[in-house]
Amino acid sequence: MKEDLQLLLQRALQSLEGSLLGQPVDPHWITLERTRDPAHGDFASNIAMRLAKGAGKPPCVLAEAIIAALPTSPFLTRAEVAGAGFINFFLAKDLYAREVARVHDEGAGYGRGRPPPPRKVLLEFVSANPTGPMHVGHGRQAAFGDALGNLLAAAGDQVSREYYINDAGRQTEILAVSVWLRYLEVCGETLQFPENGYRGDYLRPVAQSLHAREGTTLRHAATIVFADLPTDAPAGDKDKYIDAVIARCRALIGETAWQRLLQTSIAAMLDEIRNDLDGYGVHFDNWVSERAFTDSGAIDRALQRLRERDLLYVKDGATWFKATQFGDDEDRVVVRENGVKTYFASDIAYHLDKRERDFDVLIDVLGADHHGYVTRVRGGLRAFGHPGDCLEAPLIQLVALFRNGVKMSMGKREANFVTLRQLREEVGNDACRIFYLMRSNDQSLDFDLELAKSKTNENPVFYIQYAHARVASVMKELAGRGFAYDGAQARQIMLAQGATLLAGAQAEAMLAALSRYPEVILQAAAQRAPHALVNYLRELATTLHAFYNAERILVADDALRSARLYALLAVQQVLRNGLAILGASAPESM
RNA sequence: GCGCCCGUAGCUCAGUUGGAUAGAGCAUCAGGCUUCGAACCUGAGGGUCGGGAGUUCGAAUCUCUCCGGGCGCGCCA
Repeated sequence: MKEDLQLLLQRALQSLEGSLLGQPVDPHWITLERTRDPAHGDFASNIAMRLAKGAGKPPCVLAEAIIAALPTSPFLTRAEVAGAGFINFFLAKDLYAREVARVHDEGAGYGRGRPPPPRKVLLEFVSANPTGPMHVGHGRQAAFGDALGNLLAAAGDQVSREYYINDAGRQTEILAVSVWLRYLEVCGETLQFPENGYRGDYLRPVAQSLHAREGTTLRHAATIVFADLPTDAPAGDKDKYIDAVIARCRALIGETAWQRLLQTSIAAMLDEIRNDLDGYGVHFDNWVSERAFTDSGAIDRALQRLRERDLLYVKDGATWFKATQFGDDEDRVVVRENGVKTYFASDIAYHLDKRERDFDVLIDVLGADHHGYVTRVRGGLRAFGHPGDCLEAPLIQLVALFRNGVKMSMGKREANFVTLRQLREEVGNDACRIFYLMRSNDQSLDFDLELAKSKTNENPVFYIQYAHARVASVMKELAGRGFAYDGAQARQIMLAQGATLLAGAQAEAMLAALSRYPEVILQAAAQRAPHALVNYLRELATTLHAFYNAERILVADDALRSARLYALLAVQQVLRNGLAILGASAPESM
């Protein structure tokens, strides 16, 4: 709808280029917005004001000239100058009726953009370390990433979702040793659990099955395990301590058993994460193992290429990347003094690999605490000649859970933290998803458990879903009252008489909101802002509820009834499409 | 100290290529169900857009500065 008008405006401006404006106008400059006030028409443009300075003419004069130059169109009833130089456009009501028919015609595909050629987007999100179950913070990242992926796809991009499994490195070793210690407990040993170990109860079942599989072959007396170790926190250094425990474990059980322990521990955690995501309705196209990636030699090759470009140097026994050449605060270590490559080294190679898989846009959905990392990774990409802005990193601010107004403490190493699974079981997937998405991602989120379960207007989940269910309910009522509904017939009625049958403030507001959907999709996608879609769906639901309260739907007049049902079903379709993008269900009844 | 995010109605928040009288929900107050779902609707009150300066026809939006809150600043990931 907007595109049609945009074209008219563009043609008018082209015809004035030679005379009044004196220069061509970049079509990108032509702004066209929905009006807030119906008195200002359907759309408004401030183009005359924007061109005034360059053309050396008053905005009003330009605006008049632009209006005069507009091609005649059956859909544009009039255009007028208003305010300081706005051009207000009044569209024929038929246009809205046509849009309703379009919603029906395109169904689930309504609102999908088709910009050629589609960009290839690699969307990486969650990528939670396989060291424990997903927590409520991951839940927000998962909801955001998944909805963003849907949004981008709806806007016409080609999206691939990827999960990077951090199955290499020290954290996984801490995981393995934590499992082993729990296993020793299962065997009957009593021990003091390290401060820096993963202490959650979720490792106990893993230890149980380890015991079931391996028997007591990995068992060693606690007195031997903990003999002659440095002091643990709080008196000592918890990092040094856990490293010593890891070394002791490897020495006692042997390298083969250690690798097996490592693998099974990671696999168990990964299973849990996959199950969580599956139950949450979040699916990935690709799971990339850091370990496999490392073993492929990709990191060494990337480092070698950096070395050839003279972007690495050795200092204090470590190898550094000249990140400062790419805007970072300081140079960064890629190979530690002990010869072990850093996580950053693998991330340089991984992001390079993403680009070499031909993705135009890389999106990393990150927790806000990783913001300092972005410049570094971008620097890595630039070192290989890729533009820095090909990497975007929407940051997801923290989530705080509240129960009865009291903030709940969290922390992954602590024994008790709220998992995503617990949250989903308590409030349900839909509420969970939409609650996570209703705030901007760079706003920290207070997740009120009671509110998410409540059935009030403050809970947008119910409000939007109720609108959808309400339409379904009317359709069910239809037959009971002896009425029939014929979609093809309703379509004809809408196209022929929709403008008059759906007159009235509430109906017009509803249809105006309905027709905005494709614009909302494009803008929300461009801004990477799923919350804008939540807000829109809430508005659309409001117009539906208002219409419903103002007008009786199941009236005796066949044409009127058909037109109203046809419009309601179109709104229902858009609600369904929008909810699908958010990853929430659209129930027929509640 | 440096970097990023945030500061808008009593509360939680929208408002992003600078636009017309700054919006929504909750809360408060006043109304609406013998007929399609009242988990709804209609109306009212409520604002130094953190403070100040600047850019310009025009600033919640852009720039600078100050204040307040959050998060980062590792040869961890």
